Amino acid sequence: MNGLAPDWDDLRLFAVIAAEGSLSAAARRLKLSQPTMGRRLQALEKQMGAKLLERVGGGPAGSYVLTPKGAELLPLVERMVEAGEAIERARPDFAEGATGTVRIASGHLTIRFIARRLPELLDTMPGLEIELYSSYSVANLSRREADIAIRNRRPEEGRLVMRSLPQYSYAVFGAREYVARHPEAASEARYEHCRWIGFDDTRGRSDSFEWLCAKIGRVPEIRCSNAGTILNALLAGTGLAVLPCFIGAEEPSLLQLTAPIDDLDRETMWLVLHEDMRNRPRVRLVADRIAALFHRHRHLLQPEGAG
Amino acid sequence: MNGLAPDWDDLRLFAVIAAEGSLSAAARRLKLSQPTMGRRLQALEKQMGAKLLERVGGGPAGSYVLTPKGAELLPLVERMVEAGEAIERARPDFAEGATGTVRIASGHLTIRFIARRLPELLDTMPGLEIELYSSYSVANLSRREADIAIRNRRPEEGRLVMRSLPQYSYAVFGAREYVARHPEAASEARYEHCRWIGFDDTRGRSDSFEWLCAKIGRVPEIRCSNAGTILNALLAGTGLAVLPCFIGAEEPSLLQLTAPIDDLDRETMWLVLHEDMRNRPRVRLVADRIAALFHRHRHLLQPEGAG
DNA sequence: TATATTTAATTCATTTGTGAATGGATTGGC
DNA sequence: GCCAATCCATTCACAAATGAATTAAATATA
Repeated sequence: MNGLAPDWDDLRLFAVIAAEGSLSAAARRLKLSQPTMGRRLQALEKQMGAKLLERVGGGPAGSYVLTPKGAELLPLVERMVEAGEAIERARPDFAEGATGTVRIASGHLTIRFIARRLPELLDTMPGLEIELYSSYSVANLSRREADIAIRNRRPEEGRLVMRSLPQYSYAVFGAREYVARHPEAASEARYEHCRWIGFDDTRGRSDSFEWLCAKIGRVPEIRCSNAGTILNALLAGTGLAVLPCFIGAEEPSLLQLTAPIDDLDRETMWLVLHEDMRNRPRVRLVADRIAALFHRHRHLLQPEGAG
Repeated sequence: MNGLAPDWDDLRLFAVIAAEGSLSAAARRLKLSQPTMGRRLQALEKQMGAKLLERVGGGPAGSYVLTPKGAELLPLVERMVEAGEAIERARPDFAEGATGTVRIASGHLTIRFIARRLPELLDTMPGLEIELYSSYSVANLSRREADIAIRNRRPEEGRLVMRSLPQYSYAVFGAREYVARHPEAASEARYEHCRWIGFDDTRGRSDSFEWLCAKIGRVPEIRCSNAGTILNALLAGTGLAVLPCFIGAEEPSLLQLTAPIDDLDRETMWLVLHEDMRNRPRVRLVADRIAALFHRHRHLLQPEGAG
């Protein structure tokens, strides 16, 4: 035949480079080196007889973009990627001496809540191992970056199944030490005179952030893109912040300064699984336990006083 | 995560080994060595954490069979295989300095007929290259073993499109030299007294073979599994044979000894393409030319005298 | 304008993977 | 029961692919 078929693994690299936009980023994701990415892309382009990705712009701002031929190829490769992801999801089923590891992903705050209750969770589950995972971006369950995700938005895309957890409300919190130094934190004057810490994600603002901005009539002085950082700033006595009640209640050094905020729509948490994982015994068991955990502690999520 | 993802290329090997039933056979098909097949299967099994293929029986009769885990994995891999085959079919589209090679597959006899008319076929088609391919087994168009196939059975499985070509009839042929030596070949006595050469495929018998057996009241003395071999035996003056008229008529040293055989249902030839190839300009052009070729020569396929 | 950062290309020593050859095992044909 | 054929595992010399390190280019920031 006319030349050999392209190496399947090179097709995989191509899809990742196309998605990441650079050889280096793709290399990081696949735990390979940048020269290897370049060479294997070249090899694939030679096999296909056409340039597939082209570098536009230079330096850090440049990126690899699909050529017309590359754009033609990508959807075909993506069918392989989907099939590969299905295998990746099924893989834990194959290991005979299965470790039984279940990986749970959620935001930086919620994962703390879970981490502190691991003994409760692992109780009477011998041989089970848990991995807690939280990252800046939402874990991709299709790619099996996690088995179970806890999210505060109902996901729409993908073959995901979900289960609703109790709603949770927000309140204003401050470090005891900060409140002692700033008595106005205890009164309505706090909105005008205290320093505020807010969540400022680059990807869309949250309701709690909007509420805070409206309430204080300005943008909070301290803005963090990582919710974990808000908590750290708060604990350090930097100012006040709006937190989910069940997060603030965790920290003995924090004071809840208001009742649960009524104006702010309570948010529902979701426990999300990939369809393919639903019937995996261990995953199902852990998911059940997590759901039970949140229901058992629903008084923390939605304390008295919230309308 | 729990170990690295399996190498996509190893998944491909797994599918081929499972299909072929042996490392050696798979190695031949993929143009790799047998040790490499063994090692990469091992590597995949290690990644998946389970034995996937197991050797049952020893020596040439043994074969690799799927374990339960392997049987579970195979359908997942086959989704990748299909995606990969689609890429393979699309590949000629990508080559910029496209050679424009079109590959035609058919049986050993028909391919001769086409080969002799290549000048007719290539006429006014500059830059086009043709590959003629005939093998013992039917070319797999999904796997792009060929772009165009000519078959005498209507294919059923796969995403194939087909076009009917003229029907063709059979007659009895013998080498002039043989007929000179054996005058009975010219009369009805031939069925009893001549030596006969027949087609004996291991995979199912053909109508013409059945007809011949009935007519001569025995199985032909010479049986070939390869139709090309029949022709060679016939040309060498070994005996008589039943051939498609248009094949026998090609050979000046052969004599057609009977009218086209009426009792034998005329067979239709089919020109078969994969759906994905239908709209590829060069393939379409060549397919049109081949169809035209057969229609132009339909008097050879179905000569006067056939009812 | 200078500096720090990010990126891709290149080079080179090392590791890894490959295939030819060999030997052992088993089957089928004679 | 022997011989030929086929298959797999193993060995080993060689080839190929990899990654660390370096260089060069381009951008954003100070």
